Amino acid sequence: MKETHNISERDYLDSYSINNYDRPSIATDMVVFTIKSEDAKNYRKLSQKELALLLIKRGEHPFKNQWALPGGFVRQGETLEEAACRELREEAGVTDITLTQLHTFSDIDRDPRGWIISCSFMALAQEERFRIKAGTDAIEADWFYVKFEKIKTESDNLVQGKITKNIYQLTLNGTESKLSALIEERIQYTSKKINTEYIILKSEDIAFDHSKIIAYAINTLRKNINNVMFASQLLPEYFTLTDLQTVYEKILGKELVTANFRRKISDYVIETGQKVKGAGHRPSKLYKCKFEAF
Amino acid sequence: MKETHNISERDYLDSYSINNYDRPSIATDMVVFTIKSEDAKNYRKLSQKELALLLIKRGEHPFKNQWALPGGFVRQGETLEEAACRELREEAGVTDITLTQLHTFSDIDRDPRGWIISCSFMALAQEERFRIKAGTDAIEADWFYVKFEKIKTESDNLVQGKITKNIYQLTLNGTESKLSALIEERIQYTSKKINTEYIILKSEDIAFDHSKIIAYAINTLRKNINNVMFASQLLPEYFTLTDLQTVYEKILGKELVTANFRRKISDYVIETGQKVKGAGHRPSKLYKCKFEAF
DNA sequence: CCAAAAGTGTTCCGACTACACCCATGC
DNA sequence: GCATGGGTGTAGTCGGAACACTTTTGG
Repeated sequence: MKETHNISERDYLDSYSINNYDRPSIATDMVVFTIKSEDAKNYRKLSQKELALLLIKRGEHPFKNQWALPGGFVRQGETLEEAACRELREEAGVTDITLTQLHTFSDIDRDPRGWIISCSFMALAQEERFRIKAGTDAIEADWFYVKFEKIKTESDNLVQGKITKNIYQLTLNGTESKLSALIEERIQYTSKKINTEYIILKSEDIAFDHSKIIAYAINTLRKNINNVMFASQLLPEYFTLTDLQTVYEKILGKELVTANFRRKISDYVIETGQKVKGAGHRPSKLYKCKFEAF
Repeated sequence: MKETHNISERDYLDSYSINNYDRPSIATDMVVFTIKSEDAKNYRKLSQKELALLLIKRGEHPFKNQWALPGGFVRQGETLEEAACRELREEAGVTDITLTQLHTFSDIDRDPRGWIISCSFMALAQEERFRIKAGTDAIEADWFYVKFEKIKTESDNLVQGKITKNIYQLTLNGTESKLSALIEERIQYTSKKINTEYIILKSEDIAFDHSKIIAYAINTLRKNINNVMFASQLLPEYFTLTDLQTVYEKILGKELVTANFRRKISDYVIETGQKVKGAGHRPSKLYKCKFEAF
């Protein structure tokens, strides 16, 4: 019985042709975040740190000369995650990096070339490990400082529910260019259904629907940051607590109280015995993640 | 300048043929949850409620006669969300339901028919609104009671990190069949990378990689349940606080203290003035969601 | 000495916990 | 009256928030 079942299933599969159906192309797009440091002006001061993300200038149509997320088409024989890793390795020379699947975008008109669905990933990078192959032939890449602020909130109370509209201003500051976009987050509550959607109101020099993907990624990053392990992916193995706090502050976009922050994370980090030397102030201890705490 | 740029982009797109690249088929799979009620045996008792999910018995190869998540292929001209809605309407006659994108599964060998990527969704249904078209020709559908328990946890502390393995036992109890699976959740922490993956250790009579998708969905459901709006999607518009508490308990798989539960959610619900009548005990007030609180 | 940052202690408040207790109904 | 569930009050505990304070370094 089992045997005949298997045989007929094999027959079925032999005669099955996948080409009978319409199929889209599948791409991956990666939102790679890092915390970029700029040298301090004063021997006493710490280096300035900011949240940044990686964009690549398109050398080809469509959206030629505009900036886009790194990414590319998935090939037969690889998973989405493998494709994402490969693209990061090819376009930026990084391996061994935290990749998180975000969302799969499938709007009909998101790509002028046709039916292309994109699975987006978020990656957290330590800047030093990341070698951007800037200047190499077609590929021009740059880190863009991220500003993402809610500039307007509007709520309509309906009879059977509520609609909230949040407008976000996204500003990306690169070495030579400044990009910006306006994104609306529309949250709809009724007693039968909850629905959230993102709409691009304006997008300047950002290719495809990538401003939407970036907005989605930043909101996800903010939700996930309360995990120390997650935040520490943006730092070297050994880090100071001030650096860790800066990561939190830059991602959340607000200042935290040092004493409280330290108590909050104290269970998740462990002293290494080493200290930072040469700063014009009290040397800070270097910590690392306490893996056992997870 | 702008004009020539546009013209050449149009030329490019005219000559672009999407058929030059390998493409997978894209499917959607929906994990539809509900809270199923069974009539009480005693006039005093409340109805028994349990978390259940919807499965469909496959009438065709592959996995003929096994149970699978409802779903199907995405058609040209529709988004993933539209395809998911259409399938739910066609296979179960439901509209106006909360759909949440979960994860896109792309393992190479997940479908014996070939390269098929699946985008999974979670849907929350009120059982009464859901009409399963049981018995109609090829389609046989059933609600399966869900049990999902962590049966083993194992942590290895490595030099540079940690690996945690959680083994979950999934049991699905339908009207006539009982399905089960063993799923491993492997979480890997190192100072450079965090990685979580799900592995199917055993899957009995559950088609494709659907036991993995179900495990993923239940874990997501548990994480999201602390939002009252979210939980109330499983209940009618007007509900009692005990019903709401039951939803929480069935999803989290543990009992809650009534007094504390009520205080915790009190800001998010509002009295309607109505009461449940005819029960063999003190009648309970009916509440609804307080949309303004979100 | 002093600017800058590292790091600690103290108090307050709100949220969650556990547990004890009273209330309203149908039979 | 009694079984069953509906609903409330109280005291203890934990963690976060705000703020004031001490320590350590290089120049």
